[in-house]
Amino acid sequence: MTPRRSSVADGTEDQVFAALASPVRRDVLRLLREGGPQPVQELAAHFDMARPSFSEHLRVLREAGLVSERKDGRQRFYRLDAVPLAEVQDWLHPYERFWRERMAELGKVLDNLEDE
Amino acid sequence: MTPRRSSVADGTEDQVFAALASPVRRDVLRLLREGGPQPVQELAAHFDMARPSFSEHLRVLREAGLVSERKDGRQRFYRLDAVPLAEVQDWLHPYERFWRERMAELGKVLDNLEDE
DNA sequence: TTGATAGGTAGGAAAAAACCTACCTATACT
DNA sequence: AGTATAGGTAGGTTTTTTCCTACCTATCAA
Repeated sequence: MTPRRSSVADGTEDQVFAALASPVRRDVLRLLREGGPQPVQELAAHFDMARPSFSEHLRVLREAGLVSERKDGRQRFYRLDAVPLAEVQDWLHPYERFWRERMAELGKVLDNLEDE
Repeated sequence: MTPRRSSVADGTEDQVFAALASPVRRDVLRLLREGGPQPVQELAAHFDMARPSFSEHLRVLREAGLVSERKDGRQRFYRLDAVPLAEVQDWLHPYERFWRERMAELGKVLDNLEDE
């Protein structure tokens, strides 16, 4: 069975793309991907920024459906929710033949240069 | 031969993601993909916006390396430059296994529900 | 119960993005 | 030459985003 896209709490396409526009937020996603679920303090330690500002970034990611939180004692563990990124890949797909064509051309030009 | 990424006039990763954050700009890319190279007026006709505002969107796309222009008489034809989108796909790639795992789980749950 | 820690919300300043009108330049048409 | 068209830049306003300090709530530990 193929699971359906845009299930329960996913953000809109707009929210997902907007969330990815910030390098801080892309970094948070990477940290979660590389380090697994982590409490806020551990994530925040990587950024030179006041805590409430960081909370705001987490909110944007949450509302885009890209992360979710689980309370554990007084900590909140955030984890990656990658499903909305599949939507980005879907968006990307119809462009793929264009960049492939282009890169093939470039490759040919460069190969010819190397022959000389 | 495999062509190298990040060739000559591509924008930075930041510029590409920021360019994609606007629905207007994503729409422009779609129009260029579907309709091929087009003069500004033909593109602009799809948006309810003053011309200079639209020019600004084109500038952002240009500086991200996502479109390029060619002068022809007094018109400027814009065309899609999809290569920076390959960079987005590269960025996306390490997340793929996460969304696949997750969608597989979801699929299983849904299949079980249907059995009842 | 008192104090410390985790992490959020409230409210506001500063910076950036998105939009506008007015204007400029280049090409084309008569 | 004179006028129209395509599309850009200049400069300014409005809106959104990003960041801050101050404060609140919940949990843990003494």
